[in-house]
Amino acid sequence: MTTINDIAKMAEVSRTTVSRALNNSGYVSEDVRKRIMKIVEETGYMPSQSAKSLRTKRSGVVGVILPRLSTETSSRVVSGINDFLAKNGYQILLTDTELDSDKEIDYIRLLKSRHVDGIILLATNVNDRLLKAIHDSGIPFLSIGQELPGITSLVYDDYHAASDLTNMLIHKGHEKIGFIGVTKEDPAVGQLRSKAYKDTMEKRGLPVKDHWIGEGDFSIESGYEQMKRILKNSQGDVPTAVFAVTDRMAIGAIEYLKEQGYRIPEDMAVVGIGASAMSKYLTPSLTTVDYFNEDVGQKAGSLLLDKINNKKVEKKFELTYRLILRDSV
Amino acid sequence: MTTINDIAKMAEVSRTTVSRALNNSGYVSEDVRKRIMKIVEETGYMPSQSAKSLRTKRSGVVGVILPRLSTETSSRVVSGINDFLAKNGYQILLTDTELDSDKEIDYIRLLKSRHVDGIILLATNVNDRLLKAIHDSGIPFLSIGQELPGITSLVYDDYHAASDLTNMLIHKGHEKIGFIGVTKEDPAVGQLRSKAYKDTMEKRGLPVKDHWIGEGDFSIESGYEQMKRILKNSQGDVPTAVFAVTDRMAIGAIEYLKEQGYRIPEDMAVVGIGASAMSKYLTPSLTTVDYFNEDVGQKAGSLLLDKINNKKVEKKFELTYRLILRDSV
DNA sequence: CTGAAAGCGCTTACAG
DNA sequence: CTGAAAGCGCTTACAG
Repeated sequence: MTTINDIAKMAEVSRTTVSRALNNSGYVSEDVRKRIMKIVEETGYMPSQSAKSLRTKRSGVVGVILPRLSTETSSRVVSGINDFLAKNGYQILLTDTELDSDKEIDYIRLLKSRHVDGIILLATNVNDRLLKAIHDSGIPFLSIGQELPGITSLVYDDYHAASDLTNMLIHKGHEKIGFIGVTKEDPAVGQLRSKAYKDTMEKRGLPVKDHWIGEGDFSIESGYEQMKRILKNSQGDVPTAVFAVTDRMAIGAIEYLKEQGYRIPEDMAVVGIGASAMSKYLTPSLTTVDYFNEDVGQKAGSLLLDKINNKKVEKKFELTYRLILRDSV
Repeated sequence: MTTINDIAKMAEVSRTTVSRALNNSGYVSEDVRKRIMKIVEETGYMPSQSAKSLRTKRSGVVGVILPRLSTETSSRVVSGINDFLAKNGYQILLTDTELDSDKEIDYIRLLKSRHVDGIILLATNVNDRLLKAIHDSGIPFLSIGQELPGITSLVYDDYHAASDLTNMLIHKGHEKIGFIGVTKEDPAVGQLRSKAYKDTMEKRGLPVKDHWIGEGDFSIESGYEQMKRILKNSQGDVPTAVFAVTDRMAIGAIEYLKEQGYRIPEDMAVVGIGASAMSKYLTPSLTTVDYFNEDVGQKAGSLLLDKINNKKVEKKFELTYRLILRDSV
């Protein structure tokens, strides 16, 4: 492999000068600069990033920790992050916890040993060990999806999105509204969306029955199962609408309803959250909330760079969303 | 940051010994090893990968070059790759060409400067500059999706998958079969699948009319547009089935057909390829081909490690597929 | 079984 | 405007 020494020899200068020419740091005469650049060009020389990073403590790499890569939300967000970062000369080192939240901490340490300049975490939970690991790492850090105390967080407006959705159903005349949520361990999806649903029902003077409520695990199958459970448990008091906190679970619910001969939305209205690519092409098309995940990724990339470059960055960013009204209600 | 020198001092040994203990290389007395490990444990010391990589020319990082991250195929394959690699102590450095094939070459060089131990390319095209760049890099390399001459390639059996699909439609009694393909610049998707369709039709003595054929660009919208074009151009000679070479284009085609009041499959059968997660939940559910992309990713990871470790690896791997018969035919 | 020393490929004060 | 030298944090012959 050709190194800076080879270039220096060929250009008949010191490697100090080559380094300066390459990085536009300090003076280099136009003459010499050209000579160097020509040789760099010809040889296809690329400086060793390991050496550079060992010396400068910067790697040009940003770590991303995901709960699951092959999920639409993740891949959109990562795509947005990468989009912004690649334009600024950064690459992404990818890391997937496969929903094992202990791994988040392992990965923070691992990413640190790889000298990443910053870390973006698609957060699913919050606990003290995680917070401590983040602080101990001393690495510029960004959380997406959960508000982590003391850490710059991009948070979806889960509360208002969910209450808007509930209100919309009520406006449409629904009084018995079922709900398929997820574990409370997920503060954003499990708690906020559920709280918004309950608060809104209460505010409108509508009852919330236990047998209208199910808890899934984000999967399509769990949406199916929970819908089945709700129907079975609420004989004679069946809801006329159901709010699933993710599109995937909504799709599972619809699947079961169709099997049982329910017409949607006539017999049962269904809504989700996430605006998955397919939501538009389902029959009926799914009413949902778009969180603009690509944009969120871009913004995360941009904010992380600001942090890396020591710019002041606020602690909390509330993201926007958009209700997409379609045929499932 | 704590370094190997700190550990050495604390354990009252040389850093040589610490290194040996950490890497299980050479002799270290049980006594000393324990002392070292305890301190490593306490301090949370992680060796600097930059230093290590500078010294050993290995980074424990594998580069992945994608045409587009936020696509189901990509994210599944990457998920499979990462799954295998993470288990073996490797991380993925992600790179997205955004369908600009020139960037493939740039990224190969960039990944090289980052000392990746190997590269996996989700290939979309093949040209001499690319092949040269791969060879010049001297890095263990793997192609997925296209057969690159001289380079280890995992290839889908596009020809047989497409001819199976065509045959299946013919079996069902269809004689006029439309086709929505993509550019010939993509040898696998653009050429093989199209050739299989035409060969099969011919073999069965069925005509292939130009106005039954459209060329999309992988997007749902292009499926919609091409279906519209085919219908318009084949007045009085409308096909009874249409074969879209990807699920997304099939979905677009279905969308247009539904708008026009076509019943599927009664008035028009539709098939795709890809087994996207949603294909099962469309109405009607989509007949398609599953390429087992997660498994492909795992296999790619495994083969790349073999190459990195200088094991003999064959040049070409033909992947399996599975026809999924559903309600759209 | 252990350590001193060299060296991987860079950058950056420092000196001129 | 340019260069010699030190040093980033590791590993690995080599010697004992």
